[in-house]
Amino acid sequence: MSKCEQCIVREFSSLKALSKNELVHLSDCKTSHTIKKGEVIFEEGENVNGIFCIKDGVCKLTKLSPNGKDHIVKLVTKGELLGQRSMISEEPVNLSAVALEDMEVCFIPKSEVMSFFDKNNQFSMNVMKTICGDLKEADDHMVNLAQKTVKERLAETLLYLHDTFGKNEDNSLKVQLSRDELASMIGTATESCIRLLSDFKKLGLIELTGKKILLKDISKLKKLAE
Amino acid sequence: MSKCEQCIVREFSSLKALSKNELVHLSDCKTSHTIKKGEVIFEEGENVNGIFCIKDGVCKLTKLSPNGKDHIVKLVTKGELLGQRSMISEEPVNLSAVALEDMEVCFIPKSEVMSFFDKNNQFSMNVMKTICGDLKEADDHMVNLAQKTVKERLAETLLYLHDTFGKNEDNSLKVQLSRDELASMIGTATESCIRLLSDFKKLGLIELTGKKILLKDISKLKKLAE
DNA sequence: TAAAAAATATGACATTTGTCATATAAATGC
DNA sequence: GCATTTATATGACAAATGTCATATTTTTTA
Repeated sequence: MSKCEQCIVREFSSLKALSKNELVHLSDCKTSHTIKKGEVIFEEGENVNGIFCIKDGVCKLTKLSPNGKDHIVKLVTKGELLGQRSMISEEPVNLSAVALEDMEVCFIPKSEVMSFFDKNNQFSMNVMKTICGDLKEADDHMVNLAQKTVKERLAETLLYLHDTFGKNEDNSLKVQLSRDELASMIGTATESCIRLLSDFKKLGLIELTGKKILLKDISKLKKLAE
Repeated sequence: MSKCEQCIVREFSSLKALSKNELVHLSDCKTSHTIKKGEVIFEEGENVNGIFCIKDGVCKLTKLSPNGKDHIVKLVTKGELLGQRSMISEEPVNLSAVALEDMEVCFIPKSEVMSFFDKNNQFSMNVMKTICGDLKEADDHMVNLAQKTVKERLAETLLYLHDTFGKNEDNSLKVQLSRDELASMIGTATESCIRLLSDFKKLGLIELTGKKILLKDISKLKKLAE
């Protein structure tokens, strides 16, 4: 079993507040998991009795809308924690988590997290700040969905993917979303998303090679996103 | 100066966890304010060094979108606290708060809140749960904005206003929003909002008397909202 | 590797929504 | 109480977006 003391990703999450002792203890409680691309980590409505720490890979958090379509609420990656909100609320998770690529995650049982919570003030403060950050992000996102056009949202989302997850050696976006997923992130029909991508391509803003998307004119995309 | 020990609204917020002693102390630190309809409590980007406790009245939390329009992110009412997120994040507030009716609010300085935070575990847990609840609500809202039509959102919003804030003796919605505000809540143009209200009226779902809105057929509205 | 399935792409068209113009009603200031 | 401003309402039209059909490409599976 791998040791949390030696795990680098903990430095990027609330767990960075844990002491050496706490980390040693954590190593014994946590379980490690490999998750293949497309596999479900947890599903909306499930009781997840703890949190996941993402060691490697990216996943999408989705919510089923009443009309039956999935909406991607957020992407979560290496170093982040999953399931904090529902653990604190003592409710089932309100979102599903699905791997977008092969992942390595560790599961930390609730009892363990709660004991850190009680004893380590810095840890609980970190968790709170993360959730507050998520809330602010959600507010921003909400306003964008309400006030921006689909074209603006697509441009913005492409830039977000570029800035947050970086690019491959060939300069294409590192996180590969299907057109369908991209559409469910910006809140539009798949066909509209495909059409706008074609438009962007014709305008020389991006390049499309199969599933790969390459941003060619970032400053023009920024103008488009307003 | 009014006494927090005798204030009933504290029972409805995280402050319910405070002890008698803490409440006595709070009474000395807090300041009471009367805010007239339309007045600004705080503005996006401002540094608010503490939180507001709403003793009476309702306000809107808005965010300016890049295109210059205000979007109403949330309505907040009697018993709720304002400004918790930004206090914890140690950031300026990301939303503006404007009174929708005459209000009574108390301001509690940050130092005071933080000392409760450190010493009273139940209080900090309450705050966390509130923020987690807000986050879940924001996720739901996001999916609605992304996936539902304007008509569905209007129906849903009318029902929300009805269920959350109740109605007057004449059965009209208690919270009176202008068409403009209603539109900026559901994320559409004012004209579209007005037009749909007219449609709803013609369908016998609602009644319009000046600014007043009266829900006549709640079950049909529910079907419309999906 | 061939066949089947799924994803991407595009056209044609309907529907929804936004914009601008203008009319009417209500609220506000003097 | 009247004039002025602001809010509500509606028509006409344009633009954005969704839906359905279908072709093409890519991926998966047997």
